[in-house]
Amino acid sequence: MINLSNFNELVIKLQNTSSRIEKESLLSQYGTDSNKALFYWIFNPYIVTGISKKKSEKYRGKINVNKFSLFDLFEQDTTDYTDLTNMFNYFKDHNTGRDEDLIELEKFAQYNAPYQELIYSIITKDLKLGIQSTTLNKVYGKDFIPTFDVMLAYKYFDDPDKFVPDNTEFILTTKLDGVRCVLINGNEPIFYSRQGQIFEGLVDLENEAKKLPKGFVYDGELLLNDNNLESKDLYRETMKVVGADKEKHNIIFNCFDILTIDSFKSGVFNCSSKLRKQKVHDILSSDIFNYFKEVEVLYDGVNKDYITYWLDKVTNAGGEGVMINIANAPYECKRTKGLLKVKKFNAADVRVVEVEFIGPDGKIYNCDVGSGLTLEQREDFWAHKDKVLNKIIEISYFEVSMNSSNNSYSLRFPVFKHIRDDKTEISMY
DNA sequence: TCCGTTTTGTTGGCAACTCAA
DNA sequence: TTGAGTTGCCAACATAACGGA
Repeated sequence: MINLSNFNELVIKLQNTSSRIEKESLLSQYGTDSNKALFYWIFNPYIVTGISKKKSEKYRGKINVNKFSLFDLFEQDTTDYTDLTNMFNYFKDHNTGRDEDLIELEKFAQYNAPYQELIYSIITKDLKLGIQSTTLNKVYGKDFIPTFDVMLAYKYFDDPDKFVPDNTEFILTTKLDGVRCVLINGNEPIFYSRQGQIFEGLVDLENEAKKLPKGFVYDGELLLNDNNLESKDLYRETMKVVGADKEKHNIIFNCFDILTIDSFKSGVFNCSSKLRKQKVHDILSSDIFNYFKEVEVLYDGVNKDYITYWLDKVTNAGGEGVMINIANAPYECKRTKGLLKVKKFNAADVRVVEVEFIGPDGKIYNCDVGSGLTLEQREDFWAHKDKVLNKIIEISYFEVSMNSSNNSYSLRFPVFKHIRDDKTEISMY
């Protein structure tokens, strides 16, 4: 039986300290089966409820659950709403956010007074404790909350000399703007997203994976096989096909890394990226593959001039940028200095109305900008809106995007840089 | 004190889903 | 039947702060 009172006590203590060490100590101290069951439910990314902030407010406190229990008699509803195990079981099978599910949630909340607030944050999974699965797994064991970790890159331009010191051998490849995909080729090939969601229906790739050596994890990028589309359209079309719940055809798996299944599960593969790239080449240079392609090496050496050279060349050809693999670095299932991304960002001077900018068709569009602000700026701008309203600000953005449902333009990854007191007109670079 | 790690915040686009017109 | 609204997941851009080195 779940003990909400004890869990609530722990929640309050966790929220009242910012010390990581103290949080870990509290987790050990309160590590009952009941508390662990609640943590498992809240932090397991594979458990979804279909209920988030907006929907959770729809019936909250607006119905009398006692009235419902009368109706429920006709259906012989003997659910014990004070037992949260029943709530977990209910939402396992009813996770699409229908009105009747919201009413069911309200029953669990009301029957568990005074912990309505807690019940709602458990279901919407937005309990802010200053801990996440990393901390929980540190305390309760590394497999407590299932996670799926792939190698991620740092940004080269954040500190070029630190990331790539002189005389360091590195390998350059193009950075593809598609959908990250990890193939675990055990007895059956299974394709995973970056978050560990399974991609179903990649039929061509599933068939061809049978020709690949088993026992390996193949890391790559899915991209639609279409030479006519420019980069950002190719990205959008790929997202459409990969995201749809049906058979997917004409998708290429662009492979850039390989490691053993065991090492992927343990989190590190102690084999240099140079050898791994060689292994990918050995397997995929054969012409028996139509849907698996090797991401080709552009440069391998120590001359850093080639980084900007290839960045310009790839970008001018419509590509997203380049990736740097430090040649002797292992594969690590986390963000690592052994892998760096190099890409260009654009700049625009925009007016704060909201934020308006000039689209490719010469018309003016709006987009929101919420990243790049410090806490101080957030408070300052909120308190003194005249400091930003109708002013021109410089933002950086990756590319102009287009929403196919209403043919309007927006900006991908808009980030606030600073206010431009010297300008009164908007412009794009 | 520096910096690596962890946590929490923000953006746009699309598909799937629910509900009301 | 259609369109509006919500959620989850894809792509990522960030800041704040703890605590070990």
